[in-house]
Order: sequence, then structure tokens, then C-alpha cells
Amino acid sequence: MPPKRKASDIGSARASKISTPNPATPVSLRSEDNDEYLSGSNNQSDQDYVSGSEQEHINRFKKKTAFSSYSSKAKTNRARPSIFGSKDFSYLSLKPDHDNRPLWIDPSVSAGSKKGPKITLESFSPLAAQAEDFLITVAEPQSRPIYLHEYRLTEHSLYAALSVGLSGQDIIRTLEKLSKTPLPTTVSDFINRHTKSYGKVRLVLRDNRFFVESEEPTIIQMLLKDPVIESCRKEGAEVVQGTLANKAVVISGTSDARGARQTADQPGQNTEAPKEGRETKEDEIMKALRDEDDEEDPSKQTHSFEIGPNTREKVAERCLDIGYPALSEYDYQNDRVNPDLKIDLKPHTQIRSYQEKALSKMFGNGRAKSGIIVLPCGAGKTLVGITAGCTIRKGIIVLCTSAMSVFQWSNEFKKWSDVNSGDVAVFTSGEKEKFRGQTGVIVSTYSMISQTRQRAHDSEEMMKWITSREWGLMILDEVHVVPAAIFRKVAENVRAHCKLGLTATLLREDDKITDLNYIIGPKLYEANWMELADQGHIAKVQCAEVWCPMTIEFYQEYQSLSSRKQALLYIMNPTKFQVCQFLIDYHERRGDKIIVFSDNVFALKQYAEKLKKAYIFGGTGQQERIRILENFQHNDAVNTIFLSKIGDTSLDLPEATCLIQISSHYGSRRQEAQRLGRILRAKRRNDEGFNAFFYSLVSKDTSEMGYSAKRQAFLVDQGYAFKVITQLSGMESLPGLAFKTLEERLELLNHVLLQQETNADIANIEQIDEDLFSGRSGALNSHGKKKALVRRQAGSLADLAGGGQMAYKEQNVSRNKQLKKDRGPQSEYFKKEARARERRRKARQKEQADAAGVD
DNA sequence: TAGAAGGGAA
DNA sequence: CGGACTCCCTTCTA
Repeated sequence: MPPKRKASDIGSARASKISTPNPATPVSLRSEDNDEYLSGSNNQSDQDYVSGSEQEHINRFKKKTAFSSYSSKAKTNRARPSIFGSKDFSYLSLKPDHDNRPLWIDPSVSAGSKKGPKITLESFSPLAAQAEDFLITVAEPQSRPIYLHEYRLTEHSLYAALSVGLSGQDIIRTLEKLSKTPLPTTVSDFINRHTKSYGKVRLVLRDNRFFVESEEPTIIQMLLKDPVIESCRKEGAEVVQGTLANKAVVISGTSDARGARQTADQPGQNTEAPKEGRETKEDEIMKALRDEDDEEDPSKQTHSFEIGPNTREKVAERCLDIGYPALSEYDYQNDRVNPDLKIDLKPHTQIRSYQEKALSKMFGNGRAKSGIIVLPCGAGKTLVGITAGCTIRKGIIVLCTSAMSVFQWSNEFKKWSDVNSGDVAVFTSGEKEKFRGQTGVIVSTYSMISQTRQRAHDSEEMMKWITSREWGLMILDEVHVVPAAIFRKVAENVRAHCKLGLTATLLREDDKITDLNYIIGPKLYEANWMELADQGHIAKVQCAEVWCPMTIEFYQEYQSLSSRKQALLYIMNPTKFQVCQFLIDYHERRGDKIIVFSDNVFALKQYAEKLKKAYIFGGTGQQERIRILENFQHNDAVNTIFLSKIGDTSLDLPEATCLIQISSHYGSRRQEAQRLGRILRAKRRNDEGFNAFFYSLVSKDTSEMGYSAKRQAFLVDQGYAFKVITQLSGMESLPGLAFKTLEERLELLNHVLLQQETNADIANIEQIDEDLFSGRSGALNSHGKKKALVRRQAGSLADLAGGGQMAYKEQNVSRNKQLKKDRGPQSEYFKKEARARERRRKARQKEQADAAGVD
């Protein structure tokens, strides 16, 4: 255990070392020679600075240095005021007992922004656990390494906090209590601004129709004046008045009564042993803070208007935009319209503490809220979904990304709950079942539901059946895919009272992830991976990045190539291959099961064939896949498999304990996290001192390094430390090490370049034909850029690699055309590409024709 | 069972 | 900011 450093220690240590320039007169002190700040004492500025009491002096130091650990820029000892820039908060005074308070709160909030203040938690503080429970309720975790956790208050995180029953005042009060400085007014303003209009508008589903509802007629009027919302109002629909239905039943209970009711609904939770700290500190905070004044008058009038079909999402988005988030909470206990489903957790089913915590966010006030729960892979997302279903006990629809997970879900339902197997139906292209009873569980895929093209007859029937009913709960597995244009239609097509999104990695490389806030709902819970690992729910992982130097011949070629062609070179770097071979050998001898990932199929095959291991990629047949996976799982002789991107999502991988990544898709953080997730569920995690291993092989001094850093960002935020390995001892002496001689390496280089050339060559031919056909000379594309025509570097190749053995000879264009005609069986890929190109060309022509027609 | 078609990720 | 790139998925049809 490393020593726990307190901010105060840091502060005083630095105070004795560095000089203290006066922040008020930084210009005069900013000499060209920075050393002035580091060595010797600058008495003059010291004098200026110590204007108040000695205590104040120290306080300022503490504050300044602690805030400097805030910003990653300030890692050096060069603690100059200028480096704080706008982040110089020395004007805030510290509370006398600030050592005992765990939070630093950044007061800078830009007006009107939805992003609120940043909060930094000292995780070594005695109050950290309590503060963390509070923070995951009200803020979004940004980064959680070992000592300092960063959170951020956002509009959405505040909404989520309010929906579990906190009020704006509660949040302000608790922050004030935990903060080292008095709570800046900018922060309390931000909280007030975003909490005052919360809960005024509801979006309710009644009789399979959507209504916007509020208790205040003025708000309804205000919404109707908004052009966007007005346009979504169903034609001719008037504002109708009603009374809140039976709210008294729900609200009457105190939080204790509610707890009792909930556990009565979920016997599984009841049997959960208290050893994992059921009564969390968070609960205590919640109890202490919960406003008891949310008792609603059951006779309250409501005003509502109906909105047109398929406008729900638009209305929700607009309401959020104008600061009146439309809640859609489902009062499932008082739903007398939809038939109940007989489903309960089996008695032996145990819910883990964090799963329960997640669910308590969802059912916080006795109603079911829509939202997203983020749990790492292998932490039992399915069980969370099933438990939610067992609580609501109405019709359940589950959507997943692939047909395979459809069957997994349906099996999990039968495994963990006592639902009649006749009540669980699956809907995929292969099987179309309906449940026999009035209601039940249906499991399907996103693409089945969002299919726009013509459907087979029975599929059509099935869709009608699904869309014509109201669902109590819609579970969206792998919810991060939903923002894609096609999948988000699902939320419209299927009408559900409550939507629960589940994912391990709530991030995308595009900016659509925030759309989930109105498509589904806010993030309700996000687990701390490190904490789960410490508790033994998921495996502990040692992450390492291995830097493999490029061999000279490869690096020379690398530098001479265009960036696109460089990729294959750094993937096929012989040193990388040797490292891979060494690691496989090492871990196989330890008895690990190893998965090697490569995004590049060519490299995948080369590596696997050279090392004589099995590999699976998109083109591998179904039978073959199953055979390989089964061998990997049960046959002790098969300990290593190579997988392409196919392993990221669509394979049900057996457990592995070691993972090696030799090439990856640019900077995808999601992919990195997902791959790591493949080893998190390793069973041996309960052994003393057991670790799983995650290696990322990177070619040194290539663009791969940059991608690698970006990919790791998410995992680093989760608290994983990446070790950098530059030297593997004993690698050189490994028997049978590949590519030891220059000849071998040159041969490999040759092979790689040849592969590239063939690839590029065919593409170029296609390009020429296309240009000929479209009557253009190929000189310019629509952007006015020069299009790449046939360009080759035959000279450099021959020089480098002893071109005598080369199978490739340069051909002129007409010869290429001839070749194209004579070309034997094309690879599947090129056929597909040709089709895609053809499609694109047609689309372009059509566009041009259309444009001409308009003119 | 393969292939055609549409689509996603980044 | 939109397209090129490359791999992958799913559905339906022949």
C-alpha cells in the first residue's frame, strides 16, 4: 500500500521548496529564465505574498498545490501561478477543518452551459466512501484513478439525482458539508438553475397513446406555445383535465415502508446476506436527506394533451432543451390496465450489492424510471435486467444486438426466474414465437424491430403484434448502439412504459451518446470497476503496453509510405511478432488461456498460421467456429486462439485469462474496454493473488502509439494502470523464435508489401474503370482534390527487398484492364467492394440527375 | 446454403 | 464536416 499523501503534506512539502511569486504581479516575474522560480528564494515576492497571517499563508499553499494536482498539466514542480491560468482559485478560503473534508469543487461554470462544475474527490479521505456514494448519485464520474476521482455535475446528472428523491437544496447542503471551501455561488446557482423546473412535466403512456402531462396549466400553455412541441401535438387534440390516479397508495409509505414493499416484491433481494453492506452509507445519506414533503395531494388536477404517433422522442428532446425535462416514470404498481405477468426470481437467486444499488436507483421512489445502468462486462447485467422485470411484472421486451444474445437472454430468464417457459418467446429471423398467455417476455434484436425493408409474412405479423401492445418494461442490451440512426427508431416503434438500457461502455467515438438522455433516460448508475475487482466480482487485470521497436528494414519502408499503407507495416512488425510469440509461450506455460486480437485479417492469418494456432474471423464457417471455441474451452492442448473484430461483440467467448492485442481499430475506446471485458469474468479470480493479463502490442515510433493512448483513455479513467514494457527478458533466447534472421524478415516484408500492392492495385483498376464509365478523366473528384490513380513504388521495393523473388511486375493500364477481365475467382471482399462502389456511383449519378432535373 | 442487400463503427 | 476505409452484422431470397 503506497503511503497516503494528504493535500496538506503536499502543500507543506512544496512550501519549503519552491519560491512563491506574487500572483498579482506575474508579468514582472515572468523572466525568460524559468529557473528563477525553482532555485533560490525570491524574497521579494515572498514578502509580497505573505500579506496575512502565517496560517493564511499555509492555507493558500495547500489550496494552490492541491488544485494544481487537479489539472494534469501541473505535474512538475514548476508551480508557477501562470500555469494555473483561469484555474487559480487561491481567492477561495479553506475551511479550518478542510483536512477532514474530501471535496474540491471547481467554481468555474460557464453561464448557460449544461456542463456543470468539476468536483474532485480525495479518495484517501475517511469520508471518501460516503462522499463517493453521494457523488455517483448527483454527478457523473469522469475519471477514477487511485487517489483523486473526478466527477462533474451536469444537467442530466442533476435530473437523475432529483429523480431518486433528492432536492436541489439537499444537493447544495451536502456539497457544502463535504467541500473544503465554502460552496461557490456559481455552483449553487448552477444547481438551482437546473433543478427548479424538474418534475413539472411528465410524458405518460395511456391506452397506447402518449400524453404530455403537467399539474400546472401555465406550463402546458407554455409548452404549446413552443413551435416544436406544438407541431408534435396530435391534430385536434385538446388539453384534457384529469386527476392523478391513486397516487396516495404510492406516496403514503415512508422510506421504510417503501423498502419493505420493494423487498416483498423481490424475494431474491431479501435473502441476500447482509455481509456486503446492504445498509450502505448512501442509504443513510439518502434517508437523512430525503424530502418528506413530496406527498402529493391525490386530488390534484392534471392537464395533458396528446402528441402524435412517433413524436415522443422529438418532444422529449425539445422539453429537455428548454429546461423542462419530461419524465416518464411508470407507476407499475397501480397499472390496472396491463395484465400482470407471473414472474419472480428463483429463491436461490442472489443479487449482489452493486446490482441492488443500481436497481435502487431505478425504483428509487416506488416507480420505475427509465434510464441506463452501466456495469462492466461479466458483472451480471442480465440479472439486473431480469430483476427489474421481476419487480415490474408486466410484459417485458428485450432487445439485443445479435441473434445469439437473444437466445442467451431467453435462457437467462428461465435460469434466474420462475417464469413459465411458455411465456418467454424469441423473435429472430429464424424463430418467431409468441407467448401463449396474455402477457410475457419477448426477446428480439434491434434489426428485427427496426427493419424497414419488406418483411417476410410471418415477420410482418409478429411486428404488428408487438407494436399493437403496451409493454411494461423494455430492456435495451448494449444500449450504446441505440443512437445509430436505425436503432433509435426502435424506441418509437415499440411502446413501453419504462426503458432500461444496459451497457458496459457508455461511450461512442461520435457525439451521439448524449442523445440517449432523451431516447431512453439519464444514466442511473455506473459501477466503479476497481471496486468490483477488489470485491472479487470481476477479475483483477494487469494491463501492459509492450513497445516493440520496428526493425530497420520495416521502419525504412514505413517512412516512405503513405499513412494508409503504413498500418500493415506496423502490425506486421517482426519484433511485434516475436513479442507475441514470446508472450504466448510464457502464458501457455503458466496454464493461461490466451486470446489474441487482431483487427487486420491479413495479419491475423499470418500470425496464426506462423504460430500454428486456430483463428476465427468473419469468413469462418459456423461449424468451424463452434469447433474451435469448444476445443479452446475444453481441450488442454488448445490454449490460444486468434480472433478478428468478430470477437468484440458477436462471439460467445469462453473464459480466457490472458489477452494480447496486436492490432486494433484506430482509437476506439469502446473496443478496448469491450476486449478487456473478455477476461473480467475469469473464474479463477477468487484464487489468492490471481491476475488476468491484458497486453497491448504497439510498434514503437509509429502512429500506432497515438491510437493506443487514446484507446486506453477509458480504462485509465476506470482506474486501470497501464505498465509500459520495453524489454522482455529472455525473449531472444526463446527456442524457435520467428524472424530471427534478416532473410526471414525481408521475406516477410516482401510478403507484406506484395499483399498491399495487390490490394491497392485492384482498387485502382476499379477506380479507373469507374472514371472511364462516368466520362470523367479521373483528375478531380467532387472536392477538387486529385484522385489517386495508379501509382507504384516498384523501384524502392526491388532495391529494398532483393526484388529478384518478387512475383509482381509492373503493368501498364491497358494490361491491367486485360487482367481485370481475366481475373480468376475474386475474393469475397473485392466482390463486395465492387458492389459498394457501384452503389455509390449510382447514388452519385442519381443525385446529379436530380440536381439537373431541378435546374 | 450461399449470396444479395442494407447497415454500423470510427 | 463528410467521405474513404475495412471489417463486421443481420435479414431475406433463391
